[in-house]
Amino acid sequence: MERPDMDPVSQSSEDDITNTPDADHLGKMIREARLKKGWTLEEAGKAAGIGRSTLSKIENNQTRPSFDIVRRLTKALELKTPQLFVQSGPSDISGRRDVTLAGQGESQDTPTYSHELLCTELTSKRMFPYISTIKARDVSEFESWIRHRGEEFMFVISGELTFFTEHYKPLPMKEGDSVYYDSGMGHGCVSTGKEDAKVLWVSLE
Amino acid sequence: MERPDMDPVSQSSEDDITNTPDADHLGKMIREARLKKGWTLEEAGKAAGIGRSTLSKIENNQTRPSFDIVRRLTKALELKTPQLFVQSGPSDISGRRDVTLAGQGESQDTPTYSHELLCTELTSKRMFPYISTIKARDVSEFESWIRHRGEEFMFVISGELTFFTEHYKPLPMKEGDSVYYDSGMGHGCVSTGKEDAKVLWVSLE
DNA sequence: AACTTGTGTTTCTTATAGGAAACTTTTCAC
DNA sequence: GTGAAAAGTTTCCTATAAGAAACACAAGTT
Repeated sequence: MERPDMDPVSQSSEDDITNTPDADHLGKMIREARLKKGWTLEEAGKAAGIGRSTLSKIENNQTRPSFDIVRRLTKALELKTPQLFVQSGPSDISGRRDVTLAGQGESQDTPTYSHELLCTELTSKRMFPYISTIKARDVSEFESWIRHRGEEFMFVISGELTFFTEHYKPLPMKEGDSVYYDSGMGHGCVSTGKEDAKVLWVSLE
Repeated sequence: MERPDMDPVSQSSEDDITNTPDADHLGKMIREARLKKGWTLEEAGKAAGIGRSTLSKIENNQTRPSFDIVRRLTKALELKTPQLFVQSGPSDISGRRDVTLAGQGESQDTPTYSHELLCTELTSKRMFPYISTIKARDVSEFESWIRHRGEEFMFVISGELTFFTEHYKPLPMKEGDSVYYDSGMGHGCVSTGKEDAKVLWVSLE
């Protein structure tokens, strides 16, 4: 972690839990996001529904904004929420990598899918990649919707399949196609080719 | 007694963000997480460094906690931060999906790679999937390290390549292999086969 | 130069978050 | 049942967040 400027500019506050190493993280991120959008304090404030003075103070870490305010800002500025919470801790992947060779992942089977979990040694990672072989061959074998909080990306490695999600029409997919979706919607696959369909999933809660 | 002060007193704007349907989402989640841990208000408060009265009010949505307080709670209760931010709204992936057919992604080229960005219509997504064709064929063509905050997953679709990361030995990879790594470490690829190497990357900031 | 416009910062005031303690409810003992 | 201890809620007070307006400081414009 880099600490470019920890200046006495910030008021002579004392102890306080908020003075964590990355206490000025939030303001920096928000300013960065705002500038990236090319917005002024006025514009960003309006987009988020807050005053420009408030925003100025937040960006300069002169105030401890409420959660609501931060939420509005993250929405307006479309910034990634998890990183707002990052606090250097033990469960970090800093400087690490984890390799899984073809076919060497951790097996995990269900009636409808045969999963191979990838890169499972790195337990602190936030995304969960796995390769699945779709066993279901027709809709009758299709069990109930899968549904879990988060978002998911799917890429078809080989074969042909139909991808179902609530609120949408069935989606025929073939090698090289991909889809990104809210995994809170019910979803599932059925193989429609002669051979097994293989897909790569990356899941994020 | 519920929602004592959620009256139309609030500002004129139609899309007042605080008046979302899930305004009491936060309190519910926190209480749920606390009970899951089997903690009392006292215990949870102590773990997070806040008073039990404050926590009580937060759980009952009688207050709008500061971002700091929420951050401490998420840490103490180990709850997933993104879901605290979920709000039904336009820039949310709730109930959405985005398909990209093979070869139909958005092209983006660099001297060393040819990228095809996937599922770019869904701007609010948190993971960024793309397929890359590695142009570099020997180490001399290899430019400087790529390095960006976050984590990354890579899956070899076809071809052979060597994957480099700081602090590690070069990693020969072939079809079906995958690697997950801290993308803050310098990293990069060189194609080592006769044909172009194709990989799928999923990046998360 | 003075005037304007646009951007960010600093007062100043009011509403309210957050903690201590008082109060209420639940749980469990006997 | 009664009493005691524990868990949760509400009250009260102080510290402070958030917005309005004043202020500062540019970069044009005439």
